[in-house]
Amino acid sequence: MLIVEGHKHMADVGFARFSAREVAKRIGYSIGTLYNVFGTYDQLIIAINTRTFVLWTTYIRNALEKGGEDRIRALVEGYFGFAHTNRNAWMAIYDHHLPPDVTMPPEHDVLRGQLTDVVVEEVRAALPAACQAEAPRLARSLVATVHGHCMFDINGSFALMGEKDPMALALARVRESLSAARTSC
Amino acid sequence: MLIVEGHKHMADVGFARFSAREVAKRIGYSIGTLYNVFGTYDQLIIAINTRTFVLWTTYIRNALEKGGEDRIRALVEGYFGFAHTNRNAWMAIYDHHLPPDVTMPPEHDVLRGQLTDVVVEEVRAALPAACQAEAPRLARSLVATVHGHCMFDINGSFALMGEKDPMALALARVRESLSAARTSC
DNA sequence: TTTTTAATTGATCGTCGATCAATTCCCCTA
DNA sequence: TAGGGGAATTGATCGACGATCAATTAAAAA
Repeated sequence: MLIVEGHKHMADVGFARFSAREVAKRIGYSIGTLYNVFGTYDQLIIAINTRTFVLWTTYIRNALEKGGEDRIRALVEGYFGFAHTNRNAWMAIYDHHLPPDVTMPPEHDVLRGQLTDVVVEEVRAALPAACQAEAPRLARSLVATVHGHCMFDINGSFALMGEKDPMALALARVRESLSAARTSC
Repeated sequence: MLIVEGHKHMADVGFARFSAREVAKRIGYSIGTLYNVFGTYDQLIIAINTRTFVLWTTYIRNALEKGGEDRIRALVEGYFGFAHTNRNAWMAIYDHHLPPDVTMPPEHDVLRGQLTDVVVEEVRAALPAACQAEAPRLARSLVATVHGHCMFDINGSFALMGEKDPMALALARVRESLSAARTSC
């Protein structure tokens, strides 16, 4: 499969050194065939990154299943764990930017959105019935919070600042916000 | 100045379309001279991104100065404000990754670290005397929190999820964490 | 002026994304 | 079985990129 091999190549060399030609060579096709299938370089990257999202969602669902009763911790550990285990592929999600005139195919948005859906559900479960309505917005905010910590962890910013346990920081922030949400509604 | 013109080119076209050749052409030098000065493409990007950090720090210091008494709000607004006003240059900071065998020159680290120093100082001022020691670590965490929100704002993730005021979310998270820190020490 | 050093140039290389006329493959019909 | 036609595949070709370096020009020292 083109996407599977493309994903492997991304995992091997990272976004900056990724090339469509090399993917074609690895799978034994010509560069022309690859462009007939995907149309543009951007569409190939989109397909690879959507695959990363799907694998990530599976990874996190698995972490939730086997993570014991502290599901918020499992969620954060799943976020960080996947990023660490799949540095290059994970980074490529955020390294790639669509040109302003190109839009993401809706089916990719749907697949990628499932990761957020998982988080919304867990945040909902962590909140009392009275503030369920706030769950989606709070969940988005907590994903952003964890993402910021994970990004600084992966790109070395935290190491540069002498921070040794970025995930603990992220988890602490998430717990604070959840507990603040519980008392304020 | 090579760096100033390079910075403008980055602001104009963004990281993906940036080219050293175009910078040389814009400044009226040959591509060879540019490579004699910077050695590699990576070093040129580093210089441009460090300039972005310096401009960013100045921008935030200015926001603090003219932001009234709510200095935490001024800090967050400064973070988001610069990113919005300088999308391409700001994004380039996080789009660029050094190859594993290349290290950042220390003088660049120092200049870039000043942004964090400003935040640490403000967090310290927002905490009671008893927990000043926690200020640096909490400040790093809050920068990561705001960064996550700002990144999702800039790259469209928040818009895709229907979020209309990412900065308000970030500010709410920061206030929660500061108030939690105040009561726990 | 002459000599030495420094700065600047741009042709050249290999690789990239992208294109498309030419070719190959495969299935259907007579 | 022969052959016709649509679909899939190819790779040479293009312009642009990062990078190199022998040749050239400019500046400083003698």
